[in-house]
Amino acid sequence: MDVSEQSQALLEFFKALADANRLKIVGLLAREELAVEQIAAILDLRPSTVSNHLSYLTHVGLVSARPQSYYNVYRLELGALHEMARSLLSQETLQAAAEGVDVDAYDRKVLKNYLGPDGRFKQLPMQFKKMQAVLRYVVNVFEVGRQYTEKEVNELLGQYHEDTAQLRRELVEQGLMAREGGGGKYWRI
Amino acid sequence: MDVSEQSQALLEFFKALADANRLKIVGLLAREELAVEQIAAILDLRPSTVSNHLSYLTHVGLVSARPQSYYNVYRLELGALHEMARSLLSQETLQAAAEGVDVDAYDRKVLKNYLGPDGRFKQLPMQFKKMQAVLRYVVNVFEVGRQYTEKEVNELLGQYHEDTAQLRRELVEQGLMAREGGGGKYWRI
DNA sequence: AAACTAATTCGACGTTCATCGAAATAATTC
DNA sequence: GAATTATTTCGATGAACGTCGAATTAGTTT
Repeated sequence: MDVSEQSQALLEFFKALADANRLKIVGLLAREELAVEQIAAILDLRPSTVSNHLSYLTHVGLVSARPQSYYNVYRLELGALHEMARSLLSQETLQAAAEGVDVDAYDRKVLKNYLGPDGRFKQLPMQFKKMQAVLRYVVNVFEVGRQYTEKEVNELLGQYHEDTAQLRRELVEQGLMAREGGGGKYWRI
Repeated sequence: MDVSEQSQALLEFFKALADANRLKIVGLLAREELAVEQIAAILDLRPSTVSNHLSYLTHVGLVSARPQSYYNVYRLELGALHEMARSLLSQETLQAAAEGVDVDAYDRKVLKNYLGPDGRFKQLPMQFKKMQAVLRYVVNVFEVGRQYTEKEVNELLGQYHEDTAQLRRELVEQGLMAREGGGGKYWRI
């Protein structure tokens, strides 16, 4: 299944259970199979309303219908429910919900405010989260897998702001770059 | 927690995740902590909208806020999420959603149609599900833990309908009563 | 064949709710 | 202290959705 399809299925699953009466229907079907008419009587709803709810739940795959004589008997699909619950326990499922969104939108907004037309920062932001956006931007001047002397680092950072020392220090603090213990060698993570 | 409170909490949990943008927020927070402004930029929403969503998610216990400098950083409460997912795997949780509903409403509706003013059935229903309602009603003339001869069974069932043989046979078929292998002893389950 | 029962579909109504802008609150920076 | 930044609250608006009644379809009983 595609990632966008997966997040779409997750959303529709929650929407299917986000109504009081639909949730009651699922609870009733967890006890025994029931026909539309029976559910309507129990919940004091019109059959057409219950039919709509069951149609929704069927579309999501939570219930299924079995024709018996001239009416339909609905049953709960426990497998689909458990599979959904289990996928909620995995980290990737939730992150997939945020797939396709523009995660760099905030960084761009910050850079637009602080970056001058000459490509230099007028001043470095005070706020932690904004400074992070700046650092994620300037770290791109360094290639991965290559070592730099402190002098080289300062020269490259100098095109962005005069306070190269602060930039260098925070890059290391944020874990975007690393420094060899005693010597002056830097490299990008 | 009370049963009705539990089903209420379950419903609000689903409603909290039944919105596309709220689901995306949860997905984003599954990757890293974020402030309101950042989420608003990423999802292209106004900060007030995001604040409302986060207020909802906080109320349900899915996220929590940590004040930093003069803004709030929100983080996902993985524990609450996993606890909810795990409870979905248990049978009792869903049945609790249908607690407090009138499960006998359909049976009463059927009995009202078939039961005469003298307490006897004018005729026995053809439909399976309606016959079940009748059987669940007539089985109450028998005490649990006591044995009856076939003659006693027929006399007790006779007050409801003349066709005691059918009633007796279906009571056993539906598992509401049991019969000793060779002899003529019956008892209620 | 006619009457009956169950379920679904469709259109309409009313409520809920997501979204926004404006105002208010609070904390920080210059 | 004044201006800035981030967040929250509140009222309004528009869209989404649950509910119902009427009409339709399908299957059953007599």
